[in-house]
Amino acid sequence: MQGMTTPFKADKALKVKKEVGENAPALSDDELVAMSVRELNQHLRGLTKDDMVRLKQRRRTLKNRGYAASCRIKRVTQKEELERQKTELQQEVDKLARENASMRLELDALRAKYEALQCFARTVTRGPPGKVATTSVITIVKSAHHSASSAPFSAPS
Amino acid sequence: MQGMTTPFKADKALKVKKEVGENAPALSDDELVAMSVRELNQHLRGLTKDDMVRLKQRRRTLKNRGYAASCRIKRVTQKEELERQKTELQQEVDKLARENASMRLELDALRAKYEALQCFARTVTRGPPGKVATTSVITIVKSAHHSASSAPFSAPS
DNA sequence: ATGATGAGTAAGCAA
DNA sequence: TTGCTTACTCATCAT
Repeated sequence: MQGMTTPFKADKALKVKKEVGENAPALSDDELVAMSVRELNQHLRGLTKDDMVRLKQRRRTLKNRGYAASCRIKRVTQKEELERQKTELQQEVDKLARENASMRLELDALRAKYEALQCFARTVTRGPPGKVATTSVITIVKSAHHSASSAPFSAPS
Repeated sequence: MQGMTTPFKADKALKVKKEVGENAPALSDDELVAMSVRELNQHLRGLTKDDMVRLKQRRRTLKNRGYAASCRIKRVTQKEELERQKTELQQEVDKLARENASMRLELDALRAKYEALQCFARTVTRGPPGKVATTSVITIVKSAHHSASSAPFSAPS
Protein backbone atom coordinates (compact mmCIF):
# COMPACT_ATOMS: atom_id res chain seq x y z
CA MET A 1 0.00 0.00 0.00
CA GLN A 2 2.55 2.53 1.03
CA GLY A 3 5.87 1.56 2.55
CA MET A 4 6.65 -1.80 4.01
CA THR A 5 7.43 -0.43 7.42
CA THR A 6 4.86 2.32 7.76
CA PRO A 7 2.13 1.23 5.42
CA PHE A 8 -1.12 2.56 6.64
CA LYS A 9 -3.02 4.71 9.08
CA ALA A 10 -0.02 5.04 11.34
CA ASP A 11 -1.05 8.63 11.69
CA LYS A 12 -4.45 8.05 13.26
CA ALA A 13 -2.92 6.08 16.09
CA LEU A 14 -0.83 8.21 18.33
CA LYS A 15 0.25 11.79 18.65
CA VAL A 16 0.48 12.57 22.28
CA LYS A 17 2.94 10.41 24.09
CA LYS A 18 3.21 11.91 27.51
CA GLU A 19 6.57 13.13 28.76
CA VAL A 20 7.06 10.71 31.60
CA GLY A 21 10.74 11.03 32.34
CA GLU A 22 12.68 9.56 29.47
CA ASN A 23 10.51 6.90 27.86
CA ALA A 24 7.99 7.19 25.08
CA PRO A 25 9.82 9.15 22.42
CA ALA A 26 7.14 8.08 19.93
CA LEU A 27 7.63 4.30 19.72
CA SER A 28 8.37 2.95 16.27
CA ASP A 29 6.46 0.08 14.72
CA ASP A 30 9.41 -2.23 15.11
CA GLU A 31 9.82 -1.36 18.75
CA LEU A 32 6.17 -1.72 19.50
CA VAL A 33 5.79 -5.10 17.86
CA ALA A 34 8.93 -6.49 19.47
CA MET A 35 7.95 -5.32 22.93
CA SER A 36 6.95 -7.78 25.63
CA VAL A 37 3.66 -7.36 27.40
CA ARG A 38 5.41 -6.15 30.50
CA GLU A 39 7.35 -3.54 28.58
CA LEU A 40 4.17 -2.51 26.85
CA ASN A 41 2.50 -1.91 30.17
CA GLN A 42 5.36 0.37 31.16
CA HIS A 43 4.65 2.51 28.14
CA LEU A 44 0.96 2.34 28.79
CA ARG A 45 1.30 4.01 32.18
CA GLY A 46 -0.37 7.36 32.25
CA LEU A 47 -2.13 7.12 28.95
CA THR A 48 -5.73 7.88 28.23
CA LYS A 49 -7.94 4.83 28.38
CA ASP A 50 -8.57 5.65 24.79
CA ASP A 51 -4.92 5.92 23.82
CA MET A 52 -4.25 2.66 25.60
CA VAL A 53 -6.79 0.92 23.45
CA ARG A 54 -5.44 2.56 20.34
CA LEU A 55 -1.87 1.60 21.13
CA LYS A 56 -2.76 -2.00 21.87
CA GLN A 57 -4.78 -2.16 18.69
CA ARG A 58 -1.85 -0.82 16.69
CA ARG A 59 0.32 -3.49 18.26
CA ARG A 60 -2.17 -6.20 17.34
CA THR A 61 -2.33 -4.92 13.78
CA LEU A 62 1.43 -4.88 13.45
CA LYS A 63 1.57 -8.41 14.78
CA ASN A 64 -1.08 -9.47 12.30
CA ARG A 65 0.97 -8.01 9.51
CA GLY A 66 3.80 -10.28 10.56
CA TYR A 67 1.56 -13.30 10.88
CA ALA A 68 0.21 -12.77 7.40
CA ALA A 69 3.74 -12.61 6.06
CA SER A 70 4.73 -15.85 7.81
CA CYS A 71 1.62 -17.46 6.48
CA ARG A 72 2.57 -16.56 2.90
CA ILE A 73 6.14 -17.70 3.35
CA LYS A 74 4.97 -20.98 4.78
CA ARG A 75 2.65 -21.44 1.83
CA VAL A 76 5.36 -21.08 -0.80
CA THR A 77 7.78 -23.14 1.27
CA GLN A 78 5.37 -26.03 1.40
CA LYS A 79 4.72 -25.76 -2.30
CA GLU A 80 8.42 -25.87 -3.05
CA GLU A 81 8.77 -28.85 -0.76
CA LEU A 82 6.03 -30.68 -2.63
CA GLU A 83 7.71 -29.96 -5.93
CA ARG A 84 11.03 -31.14 -4.57
CA GLN A 85 9.54 -34.43 -3.44
CA LYS A 86 7.87 -34.83 -6.78
CA THR A 87 11.16 -34.42 -8.61
CA GLU A 88 12.80 -36.88 -6.25
CA LEU A 89 10.14 -39.49 -6.86
CA GLN A 90 10.33 -38.98 -10.60
CA GLN A 91 14.04 -39.64 -10.48
CA GLU A 92 13.49 -42.78 -8.49
CA VAL A 93 10.92 -43.96 -11.01
CA ASP A 94 13.42 -43.41 -13.80
CA LYS A 95 16.14 -45.26 -11.96
CA LEU A 96 13.93 -48.24 -11.18
CA ALA A 97 12.65 -48.34 -14.72
CA ARG A 98 16.18 -48.48 -16.04
CA GLU A 99 17.15 -51.23 -13.62
CA ASN A 100 14.04 -53.05 -14.60
CA ALA A 101 14.75 -52.89 -18.28
CA SER A 102 18.31 -54.03 -17.90
CA MET A 103 17.28 -56.93 -15.71
CA ARG A 104 14.68 -57.94 -18.21
CA LEU A 105 17.38 -58.06 -20.85
CA GLU A 106 19.65 -60.08 -18.64
CA LEU A 107 16.87 -62.47 -17.87
CA ASP A 108 16.03 -63.00 -21.51
CA ALA A 109 19.66 -63.56 -22.38
CA LEU A 110 20.09 -66.05 -19.60
CA ARG A 111 16.95 -67.89 -20.61
CA ALA A 112 18.33 -68.23 -24.12
CA LYS A 113 21.64 -69.49 -22.83
CA TYR A 114 19.88 -71.90 -20.57
CA GLU A 115 17.81 -73.34 -23.34
CA ALA A 116 20.82 -73.74 -25.55
CA LEU A 117 22.68 -75.58 -22.84
CA GLN A 118 19.65 -77.69 -22.20
CA CYS A 119 19.55 -78.70 -25.83
CA PHE A 120 23.16 -79.59 -25.72
CA ALA A 121 22.74 -81.61 -22.58
CA ARG A 122 19.93 -83.58 -24.13
CA THR A 123 22.07 -84.29 -27.16
CA VAL A 124 24.97 -85.53 -25.12
CA THR A 125 22.80 -87.44 -22.77
CA ARG A 126 20.73 -89.24 -25.33
CA GLY A 127 23.59 -89.48 -27.82
CA PRO A 128 25.60 -92.46 -26.52
CA PRO A 129 23.67 -95.25 -28.17
CA GLY A 130 23.56 -98.60 -26.57
CA LYS A 131 24.47 -97.11 -23.31
CA VAL A 132 23.09 -96.99 -19.85
CA ALA A 133 22.86 -93.25 -20.08
CA THR A 134 19.70 -92.84 -18.21
CA THR A 135 20.69 -89.85 -16.23
CA SER A 136 18.20 -88.71 -13.71
CA VAL A 137 18.22 -85.07 -13.06
CA ILE A 138 16.44 -84.01 -9.97
CA THR A 139 16.87 -80.72 -8.34
CA ILE A 140 15.76 -79.87 -4.89
CA VAL A 141 14.99 -76.32 -4.20
CA LYS A 142 13.37 -75.87 -0.90
CA SER A 143 13.98 -72.19 -0.96
CA ALA A 144 11.04 -70.02 -0.12
CA HIS A 145 12.66 -66.74 -0.57
CA HIS A 146 15.71 -65.66 -2.54
CA SER A 147 18.92 -67.31 -1.33
CA ALA A 148 21.47 -68.52 -3.79
CA SER A 149 20.55 -71.93 -2.55
CA SER A 150 20.43 -74.98 -4.71
CA ALA A 151 23.35 -75.17 -7.10
CA PRO A 152 23.56 -78.85 -6.63
CA PHE A 153 26.72 -79.34 -8.48
CA SER A 154 28.88 -76.38 -9.00
CA ALA A 155 30.49 -73.21 -7.95
CA PRO A 156 28.27 -70.24 -8.61
CA SER A 157 29.73 -67.73 -11.07
CA MET B 1 -15.80 -9.68 6.41
CA GLN B 2 -19.54 -9.87 6.60
CA GLY B 3 -21.59 -11.84 4.15
CA MET B 4 -20.25 -13.22 0.91
CA THR B 5 -22.67 -11.23 -1.17
CA THR B 6 -22.85 -7.96 0.68
CA PRO B 7 -19.67 -7.80 2.65
CA PHE B 8 -18.60 -4.25 3.08
CA LYS B 9 -19.28 -0.57 2.67
CA ALA B 10 -22.14 -1.25 0.32
CA ASP B 11 -23.90 1.52 2.13
CA LYS B 12 -21.51 4.31 1.32
CA ALA B 13 -21.88 3.69 -2.37
CA LEU B 14 -25.31 4.49 -3.57
CA LYS B 15 -28.54 5.77 -2.20
CA VAL B 16 -30.13 7.87 -4.83
CA LYS B 17 -30.77 5.96 -7.98
CA LYS B 18 -32.85 8.34 -10.05
CA GLU B 19 -36.30 7.34 -11.11
CA VAL B 20 -35.79 7.24 -14.84
CA GLY B 21 -38.71 5.25 -16.09
CA GLU B 22 -38.38 1.68 -14.88
CA ASN B 23 -34.69 0.87 -14.43
CA ALA B 24 -32.41 1.28 -11.46
CA PRO B 25 -34.37 -0.27 -8.60
CA ALA B 26 -31.15 -0.31 -6.56
CA LEU B 27 -28.91 -2.76 -8.42
CA SER B 28 -27.61 -5.66 -6.38
CA ASP B 29 -23.97 -6.62 -6.22
CA ASP B 30 -24.60 -9.71 -8.25
CA GLU B 31 -26.38 -7.77 -10.95
CA LEU B 32 -23.76 -5.09 -11.07
CA VAL B 33 -20.84 -7.44 -11.35
CA ALA B 34 -22.52 -9.55 -14.01
CA MET B 35 -23.46 -6.60 -16.13
CA SER B 36 -21.79 -5.92 -19.45
CA VAL B 37 -20.19 -2.57 -20.11
CA ARG B 38 -22.98 -1.62 -22.44
CA GLU B 39 -25.62 -2.50 -19.86
CA LEU B 40 -23.68 -0.58 -17.29
CA ASN B 41 -23.73 2.52 -19.43
CA GLN B 42 -27.51 2.25 -19.64
CA HIS B 43 -27.70 2.42 -15.88
CA LEU B 44 -25.17 5.19 -15.83
CA ARG B 45 -27.39 7.48 -17.85
CA GLY B 46 -28.56 10.44 -15.88
CA LEU B 47 -26.35 9.93 -12.87
CA THR B 48 -24.17 12.48 -11.19
CA LYS B 49 -20.62 12.46 -12.46
CA ASP B 50 -19.81 11.59 -8.93
CA ASP B 51 -22.26 8.71 -8.69
CA MET B 52 -20.99 7.40 -11.97
CA VAL B 53 -17.49 7.19 -10.58
CA ARG B 54 -18.75 5.64 -7.40
CA LEU B 55 -20.78 3.01 -9.22
CA LYS B 56 -17.95 2.07 -11.51
CA GLN B 57 -15.62 1.82 -8.56
CA ARG B 58 -18.06 -0.43 -6.75
CA ARG B 59 -18.18 -2.63 -9.83
CA ARG B 60 -14.41 -2.81 -9.97
CA THR B 61 -14.25 -3.73 -6.31
CA LEU B 62 -16.81 -6.47 -6.73
CA LYS B 63 -14.89 -7.82 -9.68
CA ASN B 64 -11.73 -7.78 -7.63
CA ARG B 65 -13.44 -9.73 -4.93
CA GLY B 66 -14.19 -12.39 -7.48
CA TYR B 67 -10.65 -12.37 -8.82
CA ALA B 68 -9.28 -12.83 -5.34
CA ALA B 69 -11.57 -15.78 -4.81
CA SER B 70 -10.49 -17.42 -8.07
CA CYS B 71 -6.91 -16.85 -7.10
CA ARG B 72 -7.40 -18.66 -3.80
CA ILE B 73 -9.25 -21.52 -5.45
CA LYS B 74 -6.54 -21.85 -8.03
CA ARG B 75 -3.97 -21.99 -5.29
CA VAL B 76 -5.58 -24.89 -3.45
CA THR B 77 -6.35 -26.66 -6.72
CA GLN B 78 -2.74 -26.57 -7.75
CA LYS B 79 -1.67 -27.79 -4.35
CA GLU B 80 -4.07 -30.72 -4.55
CA GLU B 81 -2.84 -31.49 -8.04
CA LEU B 82 0.72 -31.61 -6.80
CA GLU B 83 -0.25 -33.95 -4.02
CA ARG B 84 -2.14 -36.16 -6.44
CA GLN B 85 0.87 -36.42 -8.72
CA LYS B 86 3.05 -37.20 -5.75
CA THR B 87 0.81 -40.07 -4.72
CA GLU B 88 0.74 -41.36 -8.26
CA LEU B 89 4.51 -41.34 -8.50
CA GLN B 90 4.83 -43.05 -5.15
CA GLN B 91 2.56 -45.83 -6.37
CA GLU B 92 4.62 -46.22 -9.48
CA VAL B 93 7.77 -46.44 -7.42
CA ASP B 94 6.21 -49.18 -5.33
CA LYS B 95 5.06 -51.09 -8.36
CA LEU B 96 8.44 -50.90 -10.06
CA ALA B 97 10.20 -51.88 -6.86
CA ARG B 98 8.02 -54.97 -6.59
CA GLU B 99 8.62 -55.94 -10.18
CA ASN B 100 12.26 -55.38 -9.61
CA ALA B 101 12.43 -57.62 -6.59
CA SER B 102 10.55 -60.42 -8.25
CA MET B 103 12.74 -60.25 -11.31
CA ARG B 104 15.81 -60.35 -9.17
CA LEU B 105 14.48 -63.50 -7.60
CA GLU B 106 13.75 -65.06 -10.92
CA LEU B 107 17.16 -64.12 -12.19
CA ASP B 108 18.90 -65.67 -9.19
CA ALA B 109 16.90 -68.85 -9.51
CA LEU B 110 17.63 -69.14 -13.18
CA ARG B 111 21.31 -68.51 -12.61
CA ALA B 112 21.36 -71.33 -10.10
CA LYS B 113 19.59 -73.68 -12.45
CA TYR B 114 21.91 -72.71 -15.24
CA GLU B 115 24.99 -73.40 -13.17
CA ALA B 116 23.67 -76.73 -12.07
CA LEU B 117 22.98 -77.73 -15.63
CA GLN B 118 26.40 -76.51 -16.64
CA CYS B 119 27.99 -78.68 -14.04
CA PHE B 120 26.04 -81.63 -15.14
CA ALA B 121 26.94 -81.02 -18.74
CA ARG B 122 30.59 -80.88 -17.85
CA THR B 123 30.32 -84.13 -16.01
CA VAL B 124 28.64 -85.88 -18.84
CA THR B 125 30.90 -84.41 -21.45
CA ARG B 126 34.14 -85.25 -19.75
CA GLY B 127 32.91 -88.39 -18.12
CA PRO B 128 31.98 -90.96 -20.82
CA PRO B 129 35.29 -92.81 -21.34
CA GLY B 130 33.29 -95.97 -21.60
CA LYS B 131 31.95 -95.56 -18.16
CA VAL B 132 28.67 -95.93 -16.41
CA ALA B 133 29.10 -92.57 -14.87
CA THR B 134 25.55 -92.48 -13.78
CA THR B 135 25.30 -88.95 -12.55
CA SER B 136 22.37 -88.19 -10.43
CA VAL B 137 21.32 -84.67 -10.28
CA ILE B 138 18.28 -84.24 -8.22
CA THR B 139 16.04 -81.28 -8.31
CA ILE B 140 12.95 -81.00 -6.26
CA VAL B 141 11.10 -77.84 -6.31
CA LYS B 142 9.14 -77.30 -3.20
CA SER B 143 9.08 -73.61 -3.88
CA ALA B 144 5.96 -71.83 -2.90
CA HIS B 145 4.48 -69.45 -5.39
CA HIS B 146 5.18 -68.27 -8.92
CA SER B 147 8.52 -69.73 -9.91
CA ALA B 148 9.56 -70.76 -13.36
CA SER B 149 10.29 -73.83 -11.37
CA SER B 150 11.00 -77.43 -12.01
CA ALA B 151 11.02 -79.01 -15.41
CA PRO B 152 14.74 -79.62 -15.34
CA PHE B 153 14.87 -80.31 -18.98
CA SER B 154 12.34 -78.35 -20.79
CA ALA B 155 11.47 -74.97 -22.03
CA PRO B 156 11.86 -72.46 -19.21
CA SER B 157 8.69 -70.53 -18.60
C1' DA C 1 -10.91 -2.44 -19.21
C1' DT C 2 -10.04 -6.92 -17.36
C1' DG C 3 -7.74 -10.38 -14.82
C1' DA C 4 -4.13 -11.92 -11.53
C1' DT C 5 -1.38 -11.47 -7.52
C1' DG C 6 1.33 -9.52 -3.34
C1' DA C 7 0.69 -7.24 0.84
C1' DG C 8 -2.06 -5.36 4.58
C1' DT C 9 -6.27 -5.52 7.50
C1' DA C 10 -10.00 -7.44 10.19
C1' DA C 11 -12.60 -11.47 11.71
C1' DG C 12 -12.63 -15.73 13.71
C1' DC C 13 -10.74 -20.07 15.30
C1' DA C 14 -7.37 -22.55 18.24
C1' DA C 15 -4.07 -23.11 21.83
C1' DT D 1 -3.38 -13.10 24.52
C1' DT D 2 -0.90 -15.01 20.68
C1' DG D 3 -0.55 -17.09 16.28
C1' DC D 4 -2.68 -18.71 12.04
C1' DT D 5 -5.81 -18.57 8.25
C1' DT D 6 -9.44 -16.75 5.37
C1' DA D 7 -11.88 -13.24 2.86
C1' DC D 8 -11.63 -8.72 1.37
C1' DT D 9 -9.50 -4.41 -0.39
C1' DC D 10 -6.04 -1.95 -2.74
C1' DA D 11 -1.98 -1.26 -5.58
C1' DT D 12 0.30 -2.80 -9.42
C1' DC D 13 1.37 -5.37 -13.35
C1' DA D 14 0.20 -7.64 -17.67
C1' DT D 15 -2.92 -8.45 -21.43
